[in-house]
Amino acid sequence: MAGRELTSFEHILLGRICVAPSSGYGLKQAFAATPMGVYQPSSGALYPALHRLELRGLVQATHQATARHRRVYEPTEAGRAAHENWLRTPIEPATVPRDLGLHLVRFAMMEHLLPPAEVLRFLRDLASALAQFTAGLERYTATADLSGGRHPRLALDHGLAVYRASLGWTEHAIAELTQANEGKTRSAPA
Amino acid sequence: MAGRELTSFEHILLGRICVAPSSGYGLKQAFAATPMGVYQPSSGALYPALHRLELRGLVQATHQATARHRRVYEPTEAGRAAHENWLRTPIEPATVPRDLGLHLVRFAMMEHLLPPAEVLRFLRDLASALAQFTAGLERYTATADLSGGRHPRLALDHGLAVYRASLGWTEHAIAELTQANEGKTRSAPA
DNA sequence: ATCCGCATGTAACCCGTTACATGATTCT
DNA sequence: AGAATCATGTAACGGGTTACATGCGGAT
Repeated sequence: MAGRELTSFEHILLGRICVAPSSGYGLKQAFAATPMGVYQPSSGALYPALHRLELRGLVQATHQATARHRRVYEPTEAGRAAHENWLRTPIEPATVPRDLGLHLVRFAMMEHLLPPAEVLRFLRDLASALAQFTAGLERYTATADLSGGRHPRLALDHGLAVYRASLGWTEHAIAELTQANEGKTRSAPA
Repeated sequence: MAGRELTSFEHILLGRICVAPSSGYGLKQAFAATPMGVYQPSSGALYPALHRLELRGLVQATHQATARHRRVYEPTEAGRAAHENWLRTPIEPATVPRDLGLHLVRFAMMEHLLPPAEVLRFLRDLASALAQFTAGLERYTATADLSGGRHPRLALDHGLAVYRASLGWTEHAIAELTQANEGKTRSAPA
């Protein structure tokens, strides 16, 4: 059953379906409604991806009697397991800049599926990876650059500014979730 | 001669070749040396892309007698024109988040090829687009969200933090380049 | 009756990744 | 001589984009 790895896109679709059973069209709407349609999947990407998920037995369609032309997908047990597994995938420091958006999506989907401790570990790993990366950029500016005009150095500054902001957010998120978690355990202890 | 639009990757390769004639291998090295190899193109992407550029008459190979197995590409007139044209491509506010990295690459390549006034206009357009986008995010947080747990709102906060940092950088870059430009015109007037 | 939005699907095309193949040059 | 690096290339595969096709359902 398990062929190659799932695409990021497939993982995201599976995640959405785990949050709430959806039709292909519903998923498309969800993407469009998301903070400004940064990515609007085409039908040619969406429907084949759903079929692939179905073929692997990760989701199943429940054609309901009403609404004839409508395939609503819900996750199977294997699907939920695969999704949680994906949420737990460790962060690769080397590819953090490339995968940052993906990690944020994962973070958004972790709520209610992963225990607070794991979410915090994820955020700490993310912070560590971002810190490593910014340190690398700083080292690079210190050593190689200098000559070669203003623009390259400015572009580098942009990277630094952005990843520092990301790192700052991570620390803020850790603080907020830690506090929320403490409040919860104190007010509703076992 | 002009088929479909060039790929971003092709545009970047063409740009590098316009900066300095390079072989495929040299371009690969350049990507690897760039602030941590965020993107390392594979041979299967690189060489075909160079051939496509050659087919369009945007670059030409100069096999030099020394170094037998080495194709060094240099831009043609049409190639330089296409590259400058790409640098001048207006920024689409709607796709700024997706294309931000690309815009930064363009900015880095503009030096010495576009007059300071145009570079400043580009940065102002970028600032405007980023401001629009952040405003959209703020509007979104104000209206729709609220319920639905902490994580989605935190993820939104991340976007805001990052794009605000980007916007801040843009303003800083405008200031620095404006000042540099004034200094230059004052010390070396026509 | 017709148009528009819902809803799913398919086919051509293109490009990038992975993996492999090949030969020349330099180092030990 | 053998190994590592330089340097270019190709084939299979997979997936996304564009564009098109189709049919149902409600609105005017």
